[in-house]
Amino acid sequence: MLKINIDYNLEDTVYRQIYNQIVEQIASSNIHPGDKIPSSREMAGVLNINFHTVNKAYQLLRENGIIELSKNKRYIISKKNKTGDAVDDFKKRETDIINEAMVKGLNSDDIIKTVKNILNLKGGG
Amino acid sequence: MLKINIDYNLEDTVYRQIYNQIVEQIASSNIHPGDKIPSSREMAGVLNINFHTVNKAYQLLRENGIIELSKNKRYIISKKNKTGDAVDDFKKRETDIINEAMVKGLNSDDIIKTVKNILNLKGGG
DNA sequence: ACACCTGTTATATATGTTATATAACAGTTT
DNA sequence: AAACTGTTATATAACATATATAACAGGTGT
Repeated sequence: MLKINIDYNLEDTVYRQIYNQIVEQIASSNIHPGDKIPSSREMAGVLNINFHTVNKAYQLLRENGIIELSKNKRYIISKKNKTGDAVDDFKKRETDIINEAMVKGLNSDDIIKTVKNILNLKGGG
Repeated sequence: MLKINIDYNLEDTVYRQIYNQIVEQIASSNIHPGDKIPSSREMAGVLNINFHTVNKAYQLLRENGIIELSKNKRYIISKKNKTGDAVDDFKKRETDIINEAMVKGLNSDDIIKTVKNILNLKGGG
């Protein structure tokens, strides 16, 4: 079941943590396209936060095509479909963090290895 | 010379754009370790923004060890030295954006290719 | 010595974001 | 009908962003 951990010590906002962790669980095949996610009120109750905060995470997931409304007013995980926007967005964000990593002393090998390591943990998990 | 473009249409804050673009120019060997960067007031004047906004970008660069104060009170680009924090930080941010890319339909090949592409543009530039 | 530059600190203000707290509404499920 | 869903609307408090001044210590160049 979809388990979210909120850490108020992190710099990330609460709705961003919810967003990233739902994405993570889809990426890890913990939840799958078509699956329902908890209602914003239910999730908020479990996490002991306001349902608007959960709502904001859900709205952002919806804007990015990661979840969608089913006919019975429940959010479900969308099917994957690689859009140009998704590719462009990835490239842009990737460029920024690779730049920073290299400026901090990591080399191409470090970066490739780290990326492959992250991918292997998913593929081989 | 260090050229920064501020785009108020982007979601990124102004000081984050300054931060990322300075990092980008170091990564691209447009500026090098030891080089001075413009004073916050000078940069602010050119960009027509408040010098505190530039200052915030500089403070963040300094906290991350990317620039440092020279003896004559000028910020200069730091030498690269790969710290454990830098590696951990890269891995954490990388994981989040790879997760999202895969959920949006990119596969391992797409990701590796994009990363190699970004690295080649720098190495082969 | 002087004016001028540097980064830093302090205050104040305006605007936007984040998170909470209620309330209400239309539609679905049971 | 009762209980649930997402959505919209208001209000509030705390924080982040960006601007506007002002002042200070220290380095630079004349």
